[in-house]
Amino acid sequence: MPVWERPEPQPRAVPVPLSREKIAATAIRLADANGLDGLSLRKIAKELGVGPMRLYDYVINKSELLDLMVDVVYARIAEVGQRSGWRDTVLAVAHATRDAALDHEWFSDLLGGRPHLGPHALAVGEATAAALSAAPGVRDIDDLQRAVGALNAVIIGSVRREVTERRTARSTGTDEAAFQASLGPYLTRMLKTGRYPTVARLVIDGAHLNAEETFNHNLTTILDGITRERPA
Amino acid sequence: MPVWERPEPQPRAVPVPLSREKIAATAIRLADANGLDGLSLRKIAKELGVGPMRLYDYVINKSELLDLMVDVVYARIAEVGQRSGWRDTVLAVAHATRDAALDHEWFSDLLGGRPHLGPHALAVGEATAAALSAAPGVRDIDDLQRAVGALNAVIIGSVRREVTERRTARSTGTDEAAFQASLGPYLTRMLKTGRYPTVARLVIDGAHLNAEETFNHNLTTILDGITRERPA
DNA sequence: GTATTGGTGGATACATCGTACGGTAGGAAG
DNA sequence: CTTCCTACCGTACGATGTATCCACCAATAC
Repeated sequence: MPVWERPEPQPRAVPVPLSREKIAATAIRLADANGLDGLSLRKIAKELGVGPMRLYDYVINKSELLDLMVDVVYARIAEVGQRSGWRDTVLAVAHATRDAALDHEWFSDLLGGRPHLGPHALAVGEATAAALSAAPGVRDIDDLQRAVGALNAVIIGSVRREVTERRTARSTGTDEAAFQASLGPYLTRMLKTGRYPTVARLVIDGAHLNAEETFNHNLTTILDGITRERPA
Repeated sequence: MPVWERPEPQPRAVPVPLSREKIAATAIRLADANGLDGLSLRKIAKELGVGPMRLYDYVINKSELLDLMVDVVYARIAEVGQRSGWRDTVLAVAHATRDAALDHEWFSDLLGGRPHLGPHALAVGEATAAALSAAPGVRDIDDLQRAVGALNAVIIGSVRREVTERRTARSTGTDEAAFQASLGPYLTRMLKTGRYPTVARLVIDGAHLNAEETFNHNLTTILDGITRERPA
């Protein structure tokens, strides 16, 4: 039953040599261009020069197609392989995840929203878990489980946050003037009520921190937390 | 233009005394029952005994309605108010967010997926930012911005993760037998390939950690990281 | 060689969604 | 009383995911 190992059906004659890989690839391309909302089975089929129902010979559901797409991205993430130290490996996987999410923003919409159990997702999970199990402060399985959970939470949260910020920045226009024109009036008025002084300081005086540095900061913060010994 | 302060339109005669609050309330009730996918403007309208188009007198978009719903939830989160110490305040807000997401699972689908700029969302942001600005190790605005970002990332990631786990647990059935029947075969076979030894140990030997404790663990981990001094 | 049958691929059809649009009724003004 | 304008409301449209049905083709039986 599970998604990633259903047998590849063989087209009788070869009118269009379709495959799950090909379908997933064009779906990813369309999702990159138009977002998840702009993705539809009919558009994918049209892009492939096929009727919409042909896709159901290769894919049970739209959600199964999404699982397929997600695992293709994980395949790219898994390519980073193993580094010398546990920390370098964890950092490499985390950055690969972030890079993938920035290249495929729809990926961040799916991050944490469904269990990632595809073979490549499992490979990524294996790589990070194996690396973390070698970290100091991770003594038994419970420690490892907590460490994996904490790390994944930070990755998911940070990436989602960054992608959302990028989207609003793009929609409002990246320059300051356009921002002030769209969200500015409401937000400015809201902040001038004096009810949100700290938020106001953050918005007005806060420098625009570099996104990658912020991601690194979050990563090192939990990794340091994981590393530090805790009382049993 | 922004969502949360459009004037409340006044129905000419009072055929059905509709209001944005009432619409948001029934939308939340339906989303709690059927999830975000099961939520449609037509169902909301039918629930209110009104034609679908009436809702557009009070709401521009479906996405604006979602913003409204989100801010209603934030109103409940904001109720926790201020505690004695900065850490207690942060923990209270975080737990209130988690509780709200567990009560309204659709909320976690929207967490981090769009900017939360409603008045109550801003109030929550103000509360946490003000508390964090009093934390040791947070010296200037950049520190505060980093701290807020890291904390929010952990909250978003942890909550999303927990809700997703709860959903799959519910869909596969909560007991071990049903789990083995649905995901078990595939996952067991996958893990027996030997390609994912660490993940296998986690799944097989790993105890089911208490969800709230895990959340607390993640929180204390970043809070400790934020608190600890870093080299300038 | 012909008829039949089984299976497969594609097109049509359906329920549902968000939302645009045009008619209509009812109150205000002359 | 008539006329106009505004504000409400139902209908309609395009798009979606997916079930169903139909026609065609290949292989087999006679």
